[in-house]
Amino acid sequence: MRDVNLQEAIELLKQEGFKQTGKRKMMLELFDKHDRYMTAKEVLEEMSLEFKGLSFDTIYRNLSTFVSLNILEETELSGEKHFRFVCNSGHHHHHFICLDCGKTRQIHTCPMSALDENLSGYDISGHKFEIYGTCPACQ
Amino acid sequence: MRDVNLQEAIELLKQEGFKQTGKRKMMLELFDKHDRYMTAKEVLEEMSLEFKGLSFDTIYRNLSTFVSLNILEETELSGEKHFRFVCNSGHHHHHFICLDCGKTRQIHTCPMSALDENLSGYDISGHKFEIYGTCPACQ
DNA sequence: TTGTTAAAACGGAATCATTCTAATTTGAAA
DNA sequence: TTTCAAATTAGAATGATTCCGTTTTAACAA
Repeated sequence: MRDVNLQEAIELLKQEGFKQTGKRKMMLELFDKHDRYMTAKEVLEEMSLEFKGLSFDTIYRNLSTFVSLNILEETELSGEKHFRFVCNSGHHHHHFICLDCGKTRQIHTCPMSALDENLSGYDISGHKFEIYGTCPACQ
Repeated sequence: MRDVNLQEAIELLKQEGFKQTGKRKMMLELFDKHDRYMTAKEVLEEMSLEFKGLSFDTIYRNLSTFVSLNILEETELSGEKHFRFVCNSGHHHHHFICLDCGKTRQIHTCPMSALDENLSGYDISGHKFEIYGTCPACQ
């Protein structure tokens, strides 16, 4: 399941005319392996083991490329951007996010579908529903 | 309605042993007057008209004091903290937030109450539900 | 009213995440 | 291989936020 994502992501890069570099490959493998929200710093630290002298700029540039290609999704937790592989479950959903380890659990209830409010006149561009706490493994 | 909040806030400060300063008073009046989410920078700019040489430290310290006293509530929009008077409607609710002007509209539907998921084993510490877009006045 | 004291405010430096810049390296197509 | 745009680099710049040592001031008591 997750392998599909990794392979698809690498394919997508090629399709869209982006170069395949060892760094990009390792970044994607990292996200695939960990399957949780990670910060740029965490990514840099783990990648630095293999690539000495890796620049923050490279990390951020690639993260943002991946987000624009819909390979990664992004959320902001306590002032820091966090990234994870987009879930490939095929339908819109939300997340419980463990504030300790960054792992998530899908929430299939979307509040927008059952919204009992009259918002005519309001131009809605997005919404965010996240549940925070500690996952069973971290307790 | 809003006056109640302002008065209550000033009372609360006194009750909790905080000093009443002209700056704190003006900050609270600002939030009361604008009734929308504002950044520290916006607050500083408007306060600087009256208090020359006002320090960012003062703004942030007071904002954080107000949040801890539950006078202000805080959310993060595009990497910046935003603050507004807590709504005194007396019940838990969420917000539509206008990304242009920061004004909000209450959303009374809370996704947590109708959550159709089994999260036993998960320790839930909070949740966030916000709808973003443009309010009628800003279109 | 005045003196005392701890809280508040000040200015400026420090920090932290993130982005930019200009120069260098490299993947991939011809 | 050669070529060239894309990717990467180091380090500077930015922007928000916090920290620090010093000075000012609100509140309370004498």
